[in-house]
Amino acid sequence: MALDHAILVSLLEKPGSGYELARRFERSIGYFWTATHQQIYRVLKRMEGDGLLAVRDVPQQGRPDKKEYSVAGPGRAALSRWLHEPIEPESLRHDLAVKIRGAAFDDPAALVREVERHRQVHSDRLAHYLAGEARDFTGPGAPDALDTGQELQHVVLRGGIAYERMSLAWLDDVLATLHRIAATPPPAA
Amino acid sequence: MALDHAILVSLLEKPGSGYELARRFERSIGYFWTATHQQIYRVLKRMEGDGLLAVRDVPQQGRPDKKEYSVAGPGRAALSRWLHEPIEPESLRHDLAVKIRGAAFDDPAALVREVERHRQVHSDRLAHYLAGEARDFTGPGAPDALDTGQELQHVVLRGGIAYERMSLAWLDDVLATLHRIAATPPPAA
DNA sequence: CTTGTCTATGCAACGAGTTGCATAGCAGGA
DNA sequence: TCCTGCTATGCAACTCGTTGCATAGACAAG
Repeated sequence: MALDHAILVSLLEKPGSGYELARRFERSIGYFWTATHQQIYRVLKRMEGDGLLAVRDVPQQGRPDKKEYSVAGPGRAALSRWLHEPIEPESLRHDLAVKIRGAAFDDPAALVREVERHRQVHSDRLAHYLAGEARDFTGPGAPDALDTGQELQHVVLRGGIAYERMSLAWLDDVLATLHRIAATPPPAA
Repeated sequence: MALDHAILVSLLEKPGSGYELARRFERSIGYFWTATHQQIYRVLKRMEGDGLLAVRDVPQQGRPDKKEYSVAGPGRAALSRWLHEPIEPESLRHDLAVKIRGAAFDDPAALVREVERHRQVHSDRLAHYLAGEARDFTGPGAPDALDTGQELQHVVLRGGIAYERMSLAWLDDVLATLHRIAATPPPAA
């Protein structure tokens, strides 16, 4: 149920509607947690029913009204409780690694394009992260002194940057390996 | 449904029972895909029903009989089909990152122990990977020339090693950031 | 004036993954 | 002897997450 907690954190950083949350999950939060709008609406409704969130109807001009959610006292308490209990280190689900090992039973060369495509995605993400870092933390317009929240957001962002850099280097390694395999004539067994 | 494909790859590398697969998912395969034995048994049954797998009853002495699964022709074809379709780059689910951002609304210092615990887990995993690499690929007893399957297994393992190294470096960064925050007196606002 | 896009919310059905429990033979130690 | 632990398989219930679909107002382009 970590989606609950991700929503609590996001709403503490800034209250917002389900729609707005869904967009945040495509952006900053989405870099370490994903969720679709259906999931978000369902969870918001449940958490509101449980008294963890407060709602406020916000009429808007030029667009549909929205429900702005914010964290209520019990929500903050629930988050605090979660922060103090240990969690399991993440377990990966890496489809591409399965494919690479599977390629031994098919044509490894056919994987090159796929790996290159993934490389491009990681390269784009890295550029996006670096732009965000320059804008909010290290660039000319960024604040001189960061508060605790900003420090923590920055270190999480640095994690994303490190992850993308590591991914790029590894995918290059994978490509080199695939090329080496293609260049090596199969042993005349 | 990538669990299906992970199972196909694992059974192509070596046929085995559900129990054995479950143990592999705690070991090598488990480094990039996790599954419990219930999930595995259920999927094995379904795939056998679909004709993707063949079963063979193997009586054993001193322990219960087992069902040894192996990949049938249609299973191999299904894997090949999957290998040729593009997949989405993974989306992360990183609980710890949520916690770190959430700590801004609680006590950041309380997170130090948790982060240290995670650091230990990654450190252990790294040692385990490096031991496996030395045993199978780079150590004295390892084969001089690797075949395609071994090359691909090695590059996936190198990915795991790179991931753990990156994680350790980032967790050190997180710890340094937490200490810096604790040392900085809050601004007298 | 119709079509498409953006904001904004939601239902229903399905599939994937987790948790708890059950069974059963064999081995080894208290 | 009883209890624990390992191999080996499985059911049932539940939660989490995904996919497809629906609604509805405002605005811009054709």
